[in-house]
Amino acid sequence: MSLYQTQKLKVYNSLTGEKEVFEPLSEGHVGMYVCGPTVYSNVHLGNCRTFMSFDMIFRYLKHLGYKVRYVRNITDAGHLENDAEDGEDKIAKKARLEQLEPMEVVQQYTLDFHSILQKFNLLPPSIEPTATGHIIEQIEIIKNILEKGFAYEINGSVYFDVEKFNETHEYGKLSGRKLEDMIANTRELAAQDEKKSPQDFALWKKAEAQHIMRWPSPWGDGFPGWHLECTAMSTKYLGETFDIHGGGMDLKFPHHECEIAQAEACNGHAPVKYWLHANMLTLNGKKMAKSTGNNILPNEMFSGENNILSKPYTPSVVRFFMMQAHYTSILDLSDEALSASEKGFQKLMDAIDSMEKLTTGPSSSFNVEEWKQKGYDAMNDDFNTPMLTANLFEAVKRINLIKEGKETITQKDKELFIETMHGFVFDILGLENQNSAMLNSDKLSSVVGLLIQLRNEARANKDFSTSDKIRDQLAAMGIQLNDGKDGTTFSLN
RNA sequence: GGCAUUGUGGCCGAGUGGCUAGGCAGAGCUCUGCAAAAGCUUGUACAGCGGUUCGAAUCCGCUCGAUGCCUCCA
Repeated sequence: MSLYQTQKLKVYNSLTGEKEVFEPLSEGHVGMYVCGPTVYSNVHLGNCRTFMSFDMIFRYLKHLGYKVRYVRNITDAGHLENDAEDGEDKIAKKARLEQLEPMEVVQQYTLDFHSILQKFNLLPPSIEPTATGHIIEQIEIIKNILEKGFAYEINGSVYFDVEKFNETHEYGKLSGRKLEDMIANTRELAAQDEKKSPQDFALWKKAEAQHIMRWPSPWGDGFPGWHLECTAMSTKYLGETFDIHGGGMDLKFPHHECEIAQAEACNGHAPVKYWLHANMLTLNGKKMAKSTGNNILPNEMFSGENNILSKPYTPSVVRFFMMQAHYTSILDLSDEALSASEKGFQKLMDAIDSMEKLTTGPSSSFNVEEWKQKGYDAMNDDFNTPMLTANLFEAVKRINLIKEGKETITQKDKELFIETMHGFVFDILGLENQNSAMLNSDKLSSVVGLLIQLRNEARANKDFSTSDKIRDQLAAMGIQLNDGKDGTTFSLN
């Protein structure tokens, strides 16, 4: 029996604006598509938060026993600077500016993307398709939409006819917009455009002579529009209808709205059952923007080479910090908030490290099963990781009380306690214990053990200058001695 | 200007009609040779103004602020 049969998950569906019981289309299987990055620059911290949120969701679904097919694309073509006639492809622009082949740009930033996500301990998706690898599929979809009459060709480009679509479908239902309002708002702009209406969006763009990224199509040489790739790849790997579509809040409109329109125009029915949107990350209360300098790259955080934070933070601390907020809330990153998380994270890891050594007794003074279910309840409530975290600190308190002899635990409960704690912290939240490798090193622990022994001998002889020297110099090296009831242990800072 | 989200104690951040979220920081105590660590105790917070209600941080309205989208952005 799988966990998902007993743990009832609810998710907040952006499409309906409500928390709904999660029921996959096919029992035991979940198809999830998440919009990946456009690889034209280094991945920034805000991007990482989104992917980390969906990594946590992926991990939890797997933990529940679902067989998950997680598709996250790489946009390596088609993402235009704007939708106007002279709109330039982001990759192509970067390639032109840096005098590189477009695929060199793609390769460079794809590698950067993977390397950063790996540091944050994100699991790789099941499939990571690229837009350029699915040009044929995209062309097929355009043909299909043209046949159905929801698109028109002009000068070698093909545009989606939003007004036509809206006659029989509802354009704007995801973002809560009404087409009439949008038209009313843009009427005065009167763009000089080959599009029939400013709301229309490109399915295929004609490549001008100087354009370096180009593919042949029934409408001449060109390249696909941005929204199309996600429809093509999600349909190919997950089917015409799948369970979860995720992405950043900022993609809700127009990108996801257009995806819905394309898929409905093509297949006549909605593509996605649950739309999940991760919220933005701000920096010192303000939007992250390269233009204002209010921006930080992950590697700059890890190395400490930046003007924003007082010191370096490890990927796991940053991940813990992000997991302390709900994925649908705006999260503000600041030095003060991060260093608070760092201390909390350390406390959590120290407690976990000490669990194996807990002494057991004939009875448990608290209900481990109950505590465990509280953790699941939190996760089942739309992946409420902050509540799960609060519950983890409840465990930390119990662990420390057991160490002090003020609480007791049976051997059986201890095993359950450790297993559950590891499941929540490492499997679901995806945190990594940077101490454990060091702590588990026999050499280090025996060396420190020797020093602890020498210190205790000095203390017994009231030679406090020696004992304090050992303690303080170890502390200076980042090894902290903890005098407890049953002797001295150590932890790493 | 339009649409959406949002405004919680010193900081971060859950909750969402009545019952302590949690972390960090601060104060007191216990333990300790002194510390540290750990434990215990401690915070009368919910932007403002009205309304609904026996009761609202939680629902409704208005005002103010923030964020996202409306051209590209996770």
